[in-house]
Amino acid sequence: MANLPTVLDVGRVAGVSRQTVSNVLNSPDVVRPETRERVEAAIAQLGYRPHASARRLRTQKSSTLGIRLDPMTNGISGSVLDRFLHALTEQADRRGLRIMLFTATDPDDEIRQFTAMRDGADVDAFVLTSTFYGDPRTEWLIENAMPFVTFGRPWGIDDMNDPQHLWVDVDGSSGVAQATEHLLAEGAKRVAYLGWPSPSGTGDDRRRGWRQAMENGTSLTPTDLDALDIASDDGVSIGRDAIRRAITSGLAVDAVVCASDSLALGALLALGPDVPVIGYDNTPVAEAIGLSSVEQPLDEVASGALELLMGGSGSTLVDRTSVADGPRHRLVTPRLVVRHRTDLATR
Amino acid sequence: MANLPTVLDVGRVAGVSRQTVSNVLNSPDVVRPETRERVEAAIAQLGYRPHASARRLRTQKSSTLGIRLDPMTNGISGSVLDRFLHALTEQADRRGLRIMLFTATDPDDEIRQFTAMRDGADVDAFVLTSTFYGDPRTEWLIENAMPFVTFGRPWGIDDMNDPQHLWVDVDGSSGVAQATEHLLAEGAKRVAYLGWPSPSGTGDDRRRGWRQAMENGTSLTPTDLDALDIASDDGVSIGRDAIRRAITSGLAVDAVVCASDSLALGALLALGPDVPVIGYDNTPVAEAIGLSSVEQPLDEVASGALELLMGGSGSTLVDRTSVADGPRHRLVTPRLVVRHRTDLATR
DNA sequence: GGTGGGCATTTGATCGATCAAATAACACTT
DNA sequence: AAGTGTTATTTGATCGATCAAATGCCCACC
Repeated sequence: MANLPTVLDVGRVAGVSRQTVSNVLNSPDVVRPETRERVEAAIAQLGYRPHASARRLRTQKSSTLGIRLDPMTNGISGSVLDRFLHALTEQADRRGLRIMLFTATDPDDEIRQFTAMRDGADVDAFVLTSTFYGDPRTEWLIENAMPFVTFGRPWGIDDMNDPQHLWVDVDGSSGVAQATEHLLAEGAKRVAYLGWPSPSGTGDDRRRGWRQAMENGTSLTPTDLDALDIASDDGVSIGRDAIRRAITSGLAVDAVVCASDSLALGALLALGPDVPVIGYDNTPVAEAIGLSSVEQPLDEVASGALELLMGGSGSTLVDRTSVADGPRHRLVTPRLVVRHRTDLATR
Repeated sequence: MANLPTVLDVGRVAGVSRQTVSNVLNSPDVVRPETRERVEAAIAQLGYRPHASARRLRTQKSSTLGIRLDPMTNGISGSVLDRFLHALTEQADRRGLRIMLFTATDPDDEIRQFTAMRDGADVDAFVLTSTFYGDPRTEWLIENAMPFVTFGRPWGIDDMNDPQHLWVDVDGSSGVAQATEHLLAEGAKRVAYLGWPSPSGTGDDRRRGWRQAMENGTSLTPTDLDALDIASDDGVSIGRDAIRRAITSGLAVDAVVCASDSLALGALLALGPDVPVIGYDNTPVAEAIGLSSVEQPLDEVASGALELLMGGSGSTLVDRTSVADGPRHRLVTPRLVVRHRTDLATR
């Protein structure tokens, strides 16, 4: 294997020193234009690529983000995180960043991984998904002053206004409201909501969207709305059964908005082809069976996360310790994908 | 931020030199046991973690594998690669390896990424997915003597016996044969195959499994089998239409085995609840709607890939330039997941 | 004409680890 | 008692880059 060229080799060819080559790459503005061109020509000629590890050793930065990949995504909705990962990788690539994966068996193990990766200068920052209220990981990262951003709000009280950390999230409330309004516009009166039992940060947020849309768009009483608010854990058959129980006990339903595509599929099974149902996440399942669903703009989430960490462009971390250092969070708006369910449910 | 301990600090505490500490970590057998224990205690006491970048700079190895993540997986079956990625990350973690992601717009771009990552000592080897016949990537990697393993056979002639490179694959022929035999055992006589048009390495392999099982288990003539062999590109509606055309033109079908869950869903739509259908990949969709499907053992694929690269255990590459250096490929057997489709198709 | 300031570039030191060669410690011959 | 091996440990050099400080150069200014 032929020896790879180093800054020294490039410098020799261009007739300058190591450091000037380094400057051309890292602070081009301090190098005289004609020198810079000469160096750039030498770089191209030799096919020089900086040695990432050497650079990391010296700078203690890695241009790499760490993200945990769960051992196994649970069924139908797990694909959201995978799609986020794709989007994140793509957006990161655009900035010259890399994504490094790791797994962990439990939060403590994950924290061990954090230290190992940071100490080894493997990663500059972490991206966390599936955060929850009182998440020990975020607490630990804050205490140890490690940069990170989460996909998902911290659901603590008033963290919206003065968040402890950077986060990006999707406005689930808006998405479900859009879905509800769409159904109302199509003539439905009694739109039910099938979602996860409270308390659940994400779930309660989505429920709120439905409730507000119903309050604004119908004249149903709070009691009516309570009855139309159906709770079920996630899953196709468990969702189907929840709807069946509600119907059996006399509830009249024109349409259903759901907190996930799994639940939506369950609702479809329970209600048949004539009752419109809208899901959430726009998973491949929804696409395959022609189910309307709320699509999360994961590209925006990914680019938002990177902007919070790295600023408008570039691949080095931005200091956001002070409140004045810029925005500390971002809420993106999902959009409703309307489909015509001519297939499965009509036979 | 407190300065992280280095080998020198550990050595000071343990009363030994840098190099001895290094030896304890890398070649424990050359250190006297009592010294080793002393050093290990010091490591634990200081919470020392080796600096990955420094090690890489010196050794020119990274303990990291690179894998390309496609910008967007196409629909229903894309999840197979995602699940493989999860399995790979998990297995790699077990060996102290990391996975680094990257994207590429086209094969040339991907090759540029290969060089960049190798030159920067970012990765030791690559894992390739979705390889195809005459893939320029594999050719380039072979020419440039870069270590890699593919998930997927090279489908060239006779590469089975003397493969140019390391590969792991799933025996699709066996999986489809299992599915076919299952349907025959349940009483079906005329089992059709709905798969991708030839030539397609993966697709033809799966078709072969069906054909052999039918030849062994039925007395249908080659002409009958040709008629039951239905070709369609991947997709729900396109698969449904292909089946409908076949039925309309007078084909009698007892059951269908498909090359993917997408096609299987299409077959379900065309044939209704009474005709058994078996899919392939065991995607979340299959699980959600209660569709029998062939499950690929992605854990085995992942661990097989690592074994080929790294040997039985450990995290350094094994030299496999010579034929005598051990196995150069692995074929794992999938298994059929039988489900009862009581839901969607029965209403 | 000497002094000082700004700019472009170079030189010495360093990041944290491992490799290769040198040394120390100890047993075994002859 | 000197010589030869063997094993355990230490020291000097190095990987490829960047940081910090030094150098050289040109020009303006009093």
